[in-house]
Amino acid sequence: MPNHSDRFVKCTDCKLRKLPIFRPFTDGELVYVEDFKAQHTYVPAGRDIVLPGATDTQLFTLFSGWAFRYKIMSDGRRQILNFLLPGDFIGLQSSVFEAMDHGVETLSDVELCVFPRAKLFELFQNWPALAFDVTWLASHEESLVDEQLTSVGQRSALERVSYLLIHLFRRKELLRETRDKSCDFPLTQQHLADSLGLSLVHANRTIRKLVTRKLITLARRRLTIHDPDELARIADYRDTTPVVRPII
Amino acid sequence: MPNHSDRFVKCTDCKLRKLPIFRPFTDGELVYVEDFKAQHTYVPAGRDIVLPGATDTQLFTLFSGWAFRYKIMSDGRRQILNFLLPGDFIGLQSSVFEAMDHGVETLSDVELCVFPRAKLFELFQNWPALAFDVTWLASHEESLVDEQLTSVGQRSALERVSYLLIHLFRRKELLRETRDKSCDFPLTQQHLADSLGLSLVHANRTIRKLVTRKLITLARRRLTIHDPDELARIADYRDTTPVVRPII
DNA sequence: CGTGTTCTTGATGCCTTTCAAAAAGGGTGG
DNA sequence: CCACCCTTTTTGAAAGGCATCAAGAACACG
Repeated sequence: MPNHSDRFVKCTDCKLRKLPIFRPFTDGELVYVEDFKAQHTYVPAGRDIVLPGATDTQLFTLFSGWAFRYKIMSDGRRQILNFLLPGDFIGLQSSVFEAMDHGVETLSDVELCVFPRAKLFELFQNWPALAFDVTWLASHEESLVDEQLTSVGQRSALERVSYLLIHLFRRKELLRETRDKSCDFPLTQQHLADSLGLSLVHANRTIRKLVTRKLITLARRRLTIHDPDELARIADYRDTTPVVRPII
Repeated sequence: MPNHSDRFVKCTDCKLRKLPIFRPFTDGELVYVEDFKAQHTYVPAGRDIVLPGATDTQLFTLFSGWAFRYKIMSDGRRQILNFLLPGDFIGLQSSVFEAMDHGVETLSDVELCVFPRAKLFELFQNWPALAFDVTWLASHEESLVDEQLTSVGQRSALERVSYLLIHLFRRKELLRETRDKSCDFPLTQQHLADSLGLSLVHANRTIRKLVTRKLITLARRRLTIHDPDELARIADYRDTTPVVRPII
């Protein structure tokens, strides 16, 4: 749960927004979003930000760190729906359903911008451009799930793992959170397995295969991609021209 | 492609909106949406409404019939992302990406309400409640894909087929498009297979198993569910209280 | 009634899961 | 700094679910 003792980061000072992937906001928009933002909190790794079935949850923008959305079946099987990185918006579905039908858990220590859900409609009334951004984010997140569904439905284990790794790495690149060919990578193999619809054992064997082929290194919470082209080829991953995106 | 010769259906006369699952619109909203609506067109079964990679596509509300969203991999593998039924909104992702990263194809003859994409932002400016509805629809569609991803990632073939059939049937019920325990069902087994991430042969064997157990009948474009409870039990399908939803 | 599509079924093989257990890594307290 | 414990990774062996190949049957349509 949010820790209220952290210091507030003003949107006007936000370093994330300075990245070229995020669309520049007007001064008016910045001031409004800053007012919309109720808190800036810290949550340690391995905590639920949103519990499945929770009602009346708040809205968040992930400011730093990793998290993931997931669903749990009644017998305990878990499907990780997608991974969240800085700039991603969290909790929209709580505005659609009374109870969240999925959970959100942190993978690393994270910082969150917290917004009161009750004021979301006010944003729609006063700032149509921001409202459009919210829709954009919802639609974009859906397209990520579309991709993941295609992966799990159509790709082999080797293709799936390759796809996920290159995909996450490219996202980290856009955030300038890679060094050389490597980046921080807090997922365990269980997370990979639950995301890819594979057993833990087979996920491990598949990763091992990529390591043996010298395409990647994966150890001590760090992913290195030695041959991104070959990985992309295996995965049928198409590099798309990065789209300038909004951030709330 | 749209056939312009059909007669326009006014939103104020729309019979879909009379269903209790759709939220009632104010007179002002109705008039505005009717103005937003450029055409009412008919498209026969088996046609692409939106081609993958298309730019500058229009927006649609499916007024009658069945359609589906899909992705194609470079070697031809197809993943069906979700099925579209009356009231579903089509084409939002074209507002997010310059080129559509998925296609939309009709399964039956359909009627479409056509909206010019260029006027979407105007809607956001003038009608925040409708803008919120658009976001709602995007978010809701994502939750459907979430469910499908969970199915493909975690459920066995028997569970997946059961889940999809009961899910589609429940949606048809809300639209009052079922009679007794059966409804129109234009999907071929290839569609089911491509949606579920199964081979055609295995999809067939699995369906056969459900038929043999007398849980369903599936023939001549018609699905009958004889034992919805048992089907839901197999699928770990939880009946949710239907949410009142918007329709643009 | 002919032809193309869709559905069925059999046979075979392998990709992936499951079961089991050891090895390696990380964190904590003495 | 090391012993200890829990988590995570790795590997082996065996079983099984699902894919692939192939071909006949049923169905839909003009």
